[in-house]
This record gives sequence, C-alpha cells and structure tokens, in this order.
Amino acid sequence: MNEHVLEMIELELAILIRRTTSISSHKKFGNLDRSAYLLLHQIISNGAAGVKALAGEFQLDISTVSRQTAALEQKGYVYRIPDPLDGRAYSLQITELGKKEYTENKRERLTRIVEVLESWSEEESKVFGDLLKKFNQCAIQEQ
Amino acid sequence: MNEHVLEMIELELAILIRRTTSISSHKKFGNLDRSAYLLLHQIISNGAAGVKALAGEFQLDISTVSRQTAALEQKGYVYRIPDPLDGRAYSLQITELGKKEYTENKRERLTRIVEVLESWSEEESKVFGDLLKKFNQCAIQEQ
DNA sequence: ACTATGTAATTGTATTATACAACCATTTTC
DNA sequence: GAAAATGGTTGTATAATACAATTACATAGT
Repeated sequence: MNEHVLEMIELELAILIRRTTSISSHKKFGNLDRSAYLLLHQIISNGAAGVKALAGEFQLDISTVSRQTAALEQKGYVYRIPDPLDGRAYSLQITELGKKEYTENKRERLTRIVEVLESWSEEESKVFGDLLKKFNQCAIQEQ
Repeated sequence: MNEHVLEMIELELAILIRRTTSISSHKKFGNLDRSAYLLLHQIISNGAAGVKALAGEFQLDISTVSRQTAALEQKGYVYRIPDPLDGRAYSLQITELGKKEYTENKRERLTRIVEVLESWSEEESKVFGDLLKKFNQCAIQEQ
C-alpha cells in the first residue's frame, strides 16, 4: 500500500478528530453531548440495552456509561426495565421525550453537515459515507 | 441532497469520533497524546510558531495550548526562540528529540491504520484519504 | 444445600483536557 | 506618556474518563 495515502489518512483523521472534539466538548451540540447522543441512537435503533452492552458498543468503561445513562434517566430520556430473569440487571428503554430530544439533536447535526458538504456532489457524498462506514466496521474488527 | 446519505455521514462520523477518542485519551498512543502529536506535526511541517497561531490552527484556547507546549518543552521536544521584534512573543521550534518522537509515534499510528485498511484496495484508500482531506478543508471554511 | 466464584451495576477517587477569567509584560496608538 | 491592545501564563472550574472498591444477585462445584 502506498505510504503517502496512509499518511494522508492518518493525518486527516487526527485533524478531523482534533477539530471535532474541540467543537463538541464544552460547546456541546444542543442538549446532548456526543456520548449521550450515541447512547440514545443505539437504544433507539437496536432496542433496549443494559449498561454493559452499551459500554461494549462504544468501548467505554462500564462505570462511565453507568453515569451517562443515569444522567439520561434523570433527564427523562430513558427509563429502566428490570430484567425479569436477573435481579441485578435491567435494560434502558427510550422515552418519547428521549426520542424527541434525539431527533432534534440529529437535525442540528445534519444542518452542520449540510453546510460543510454544500459544494459536494451527491456521488461524492455517498462515497464518503460508504467509506466512513466501512472504515468503522473494519476498525471494530481489529482490536 | 439525499437525506439518507447525510444521515449516514453524520452517524458514522459520530461513531468514528466516539471510538477514536476513547482509544486515544487515557490509552495514549506511545508517548504523545493527540494534541501533542498534531502540535509537533504543525511545527515540523509549517515551521516554528507561537502559541497563539497553534491555538488558532486547532481551534483550542490559547491557555490550553500554552500548557501543552510547556509540556512539550519540558520533555525536550521543542524549544523557544524569542521573537526579536516583540519581547512578549516567541516561537516554538522542534528539536531532534521532538522529531524523533514524532516519527516514532507516526509509525505506530500508521501501523494501526494499515491493520484497519488491510482489505482495502489502493484506489479505495486513496479516495478515502482525499475525501477526508476535502471534508476537513470544507469544515474549516465554515464556522 | 452451602460456599465459592462470578457478574451487572454503582459509587468513590484520581487524572486529563479543556475553557474562561485574571493577570503580567510588552507593544502600539493616540 | 497614558490608554488600549496583544502574546503569553497561571488560577480555577468542569466534564469525561478510567480504575478500584463495593453491593447485590446468580451460578457452579462439591
């Protein structure tokens, strides 16, 4: 593989992440930080899940996700369903309010993306999306 | 623009950033966190620069970069050159040790990228790199 | 059946990256 | 030359995270 291409990917990823994280932390997008947003996404699209499963999904420590989900519950975005087979466990289910907040947030994020991609062709955007998705999938298979 | 494509990009970017930041902070790559790595990159490829310029480049607060560069100096990766025309200012220049550390770190990062892109064609990788770069450029023009 | 060990989750504590505000020392402007 | 602006540092607060200890329940081995 061409070294130059790899270097470009490596550098641009680093830059992307640097810039995006400095925007998103502290000046959080709407009401939800990135963690909260993705937790809600996960619960909405893959159904109720426990803390452990969510932590695994994002490669975060369970304690971190425990606090994050507690915050979501406190805001009324999710609620707990005790696991009928296991007295220790429960799963987190989305509420209407949570769905609303997620959708609102997603709209804001999309607006931002649209601005950035203003000058892109449909084709180019599609390729970019596909490759990002593929990259994420490949990345999770590693490690 | 097709809504579905935008949603995919938005989601995959969020996932990418979530995963990558949880890997890189706390389990930092080698000796350099992402900030330090990009600061060294910037100094190496664009020459000596002051704290303010570096902060602008990464959209970080000056105080943050001041501390980060102080840490780099303390480790011997950069040194200060007082600005001959302005007694308040100076620029940060890379040292041999800094260059070495950067190169070493870059190699580790590349190794990781190579693993992820193992199954990708050269062509696909190139397109991905180009689009990432374009995305970053477009993103900086906004905002 | 009882004890061991394992496991889902929470809570305590420490660290790190960050921002904002106050400040210091110069430089520029009027 | 005084006032305002500027480059940089330091104090302080916050947020996200990890790791360790703990709690409460579950499972396995004898």
